[in-house]
Amino acid sequence: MTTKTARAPGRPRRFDLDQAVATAQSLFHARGYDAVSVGDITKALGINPPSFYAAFGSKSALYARVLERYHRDDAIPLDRLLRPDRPVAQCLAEGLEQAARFYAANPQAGGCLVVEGTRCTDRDAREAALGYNRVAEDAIRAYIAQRHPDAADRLTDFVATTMFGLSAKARNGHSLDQLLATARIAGSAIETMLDHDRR
Amino acid sequence: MTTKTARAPGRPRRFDLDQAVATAQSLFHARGYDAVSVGDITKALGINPPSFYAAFGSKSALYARVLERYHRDDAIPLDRLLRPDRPVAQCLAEGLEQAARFYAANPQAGGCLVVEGTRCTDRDAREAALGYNRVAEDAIRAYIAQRHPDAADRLTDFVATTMFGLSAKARNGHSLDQLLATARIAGSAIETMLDHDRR
DNA sequence: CGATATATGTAAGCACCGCTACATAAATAT
DNA sequence: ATATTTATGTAGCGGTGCTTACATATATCG
Repeated sequence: MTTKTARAPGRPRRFDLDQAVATAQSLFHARGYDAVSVGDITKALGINPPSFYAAFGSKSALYARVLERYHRDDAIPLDRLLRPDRPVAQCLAEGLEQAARFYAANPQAGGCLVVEGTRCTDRDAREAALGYNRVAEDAIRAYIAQRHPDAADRLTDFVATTMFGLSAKARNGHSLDQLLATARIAGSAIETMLDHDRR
Repeated sequence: MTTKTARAPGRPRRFDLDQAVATAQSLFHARGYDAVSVGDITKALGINPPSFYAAFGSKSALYARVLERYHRDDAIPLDRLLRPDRPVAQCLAEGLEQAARFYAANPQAGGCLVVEGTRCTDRDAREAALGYNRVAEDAIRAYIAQRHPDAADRLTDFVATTMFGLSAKARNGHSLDQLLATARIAGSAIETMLDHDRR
């Protein structure tokens, strides 16, 4: 009757996969991809290298799973922030403030996992992070373009650049108050810019 | 008559010190501190490791000399940009535009050497870069405080955060036009902010 | 039971990292 | 010439990086 076997054959894994990804996520978020070695991860999980490679394949493959999990569970919910029923400038400004809160939320984490990932040394990991970053920026651009098509490109660049700056400064020790103040100044620039053709 | 000997005793060095620092600077600027190995540098200079260590002591010590050279010859001349005879907002905005031009000037270099250096893995190198960054931010803060003391802190944070974002985006492929447009939006925010108490 | 499948632990491979010991070459000083 | 000083070239050290070969343990399937 049970088409899906209760348990697959073979020796059972001694650690939880999802929890391992979560642990790796916190490590990568705190120190960055380059600074976390496979040895750091296996030590944190209490496993040996073969178990790691049997489960994930490679360091960058695990990182891809971490990015996926981060995007799914922990990233800023752009789709909820960028609301069609509110002024574009207001939503973008609020998005920047949310980013500030977010980057400062976990003191031992450094900025945005995706943003920071785009600057690592490993090519595969970097391009994986760049992919998620591109998706986010495309969403912002499409949102702006619906009502301010002429401003979409340069406003998206401004927002993205500000987020990169916020993430970097969060990592370099800026406090929540400092990040929030910066986000608000940037937000005021957006409002000013879109004030000319308010809609 | 010649108190200074024409040449010091000992076997002459087969490479030029300053030129070696310049070569290392371009490597570090293009790839970042972590991604450039001592082997990369010795290969680029056509020398062997012992010559490198006899001349510079260590990788991070060479990096300190590179930062010094960058600060002296190639960095943005803050002291000339932040003029007492012009509006503060205008000078800061122009400074951001100069940063944009600067970061996109060398296509194969990535952003600001100092800014990017503050994010590297090596502790000595990172703190050396942080030192130069702090000097620059202190100069900006002091300049603003002369005429807008209440805005100095948060405006400095905003400018610095924007510069970090510009540097990161330059490294991730933004064009000069994109960086300039972003810098101008940020500049407009500064003007708006200081417009309330123009002096 | 035996066959099969999966995960594990031990141990190591291989490349590269920053760095250095050591003998030698090439200049000046006396 | 000899002593002294400095730089060089060869070769390698100890460490760490990511990754894997191999035998073994532990589960389900027939």
